[in-house]
Amino acid sequence: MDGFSRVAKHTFRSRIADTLRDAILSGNIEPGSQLVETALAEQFGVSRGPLREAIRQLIEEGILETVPYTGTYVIDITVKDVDEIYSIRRNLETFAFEQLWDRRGEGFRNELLRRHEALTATIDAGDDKASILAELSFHGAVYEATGHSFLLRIWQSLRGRLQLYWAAHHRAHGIRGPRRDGHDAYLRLALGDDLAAMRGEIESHMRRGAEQTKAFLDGREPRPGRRA
Amino acid sequence: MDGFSRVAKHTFRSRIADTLRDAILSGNIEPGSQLVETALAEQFGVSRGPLREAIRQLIEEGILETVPYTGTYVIDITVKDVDEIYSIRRNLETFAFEQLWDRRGEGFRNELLRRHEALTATIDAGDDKASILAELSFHGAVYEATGHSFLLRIWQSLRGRLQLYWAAHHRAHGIRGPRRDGHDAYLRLALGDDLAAMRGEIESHMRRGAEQTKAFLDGREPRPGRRA
DNA sequence: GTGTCGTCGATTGTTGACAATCGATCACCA
DNA sequence: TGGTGATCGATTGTCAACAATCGACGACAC
Repeated sequence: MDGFSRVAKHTFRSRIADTLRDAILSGNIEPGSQLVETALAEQFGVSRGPLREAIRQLIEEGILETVPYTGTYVIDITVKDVDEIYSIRRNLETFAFEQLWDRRGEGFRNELLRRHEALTATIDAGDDKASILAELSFHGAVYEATGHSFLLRIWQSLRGRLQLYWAAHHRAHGIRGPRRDGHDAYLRLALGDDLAAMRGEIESHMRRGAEQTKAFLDGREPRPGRRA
Repeated sequence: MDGFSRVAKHTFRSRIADTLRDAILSGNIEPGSQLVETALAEQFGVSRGPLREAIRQLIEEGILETVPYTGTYVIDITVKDVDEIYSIRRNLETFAFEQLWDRRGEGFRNELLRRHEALTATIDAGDDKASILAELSFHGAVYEATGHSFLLRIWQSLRGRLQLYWAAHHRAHGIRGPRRDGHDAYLRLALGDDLAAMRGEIESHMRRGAEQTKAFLDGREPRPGRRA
């Protein structure tokens, strides 16, 4: 009697949180913009109660912030954040491979290959939004394979930020950065036998990513913003 | 016109979240036990609205979990969690020192010394509860000094877990593990010039910590619990 | 002009009542 | 005896109204 995933409990809160998160991370709601509860509640067709709980959840996830009695805002993107995200990501992804290295099996190999194919497919199809998700899914396979639930938890929060940055980048420039062969070396080394080389690849991979993202941020004119 | 911290906005939610978190992490509320909203709301003298939002926040912090329409429970402690926490903590604390190493200044040195003295003072005084917080504060100084806000954020979530474990350990055995000189080598190396030695110290420090905590967990009889 | 104070609309914070769901219990029946 | 379904208390989920607070605007005094 296995193979059945539990039926999804549907509470308004959880669905609202998912929908809102998706709208923010995909860039449909602009970073820095304000959310007003009454308007959102009406849009979703629910009262403010569950909506507020969903908002509270997203605040804790780090993609919203609120000032009491004043307003709730989508977080904005800063260069410092990008630096931090990539630096810690390099560290964590290296850690993930160290944990994983001697336990990589057929399952891991197949899953990584599968997701890499999915990634190149979205790039070939020119579907930029899908390619963002596919790239995150590709890297996510590594974290999932470790079986390390805390590591996975941390990755998921970083993942949100990355999605936000890349979506903003894409919205601004219309094109995505990664080339079709951007993960070939990564994939080959991840399935190979040279951990030190894999470490090096992660390092350069992250440096490239950080540079690209920061170049985009430096280039854009500072938005009016509500901050001093 | 500096030196004034912003006046604390007092919303019920934030105060409830703080109080509840403290009660859970310090062990006043037993791991695994159920929280019922109506009872808590009455205790705090507020309605269920703000209380639910506080709970939502603590769920997102990972110290509560909820099953829709059924109940809200304090997370329980497992051996796997301990292993994961210490393994990732070793990694992060090493990362913190790498980030920090060449930028350590007088401020860092003084702060670390200060907190180390505070730690030994609580141990000398036999104040076990305070020594738990002091030890967390001592290690926290390293993360704070990096100026890396994401790293700090992650540390704070790990910190909560550690506090929970140590408090449970203390409640069960009445005594705390760490000896008075448990951090002498750590402190000396953290202020020294040998990063490789510091790495080694972190490694053995974490191994000791994990062993102690796991020994406690293995030793306790499995509690009835609501899980299969 | 310049600074101060009060007013007002907008927004979030809080409340108490009501609805939906879950899990245990128990009667019932094959 | 085993299992099936109904009932019920407990708990969380949701709602709509009300309260508190903030920030902007403008009148007013100097």
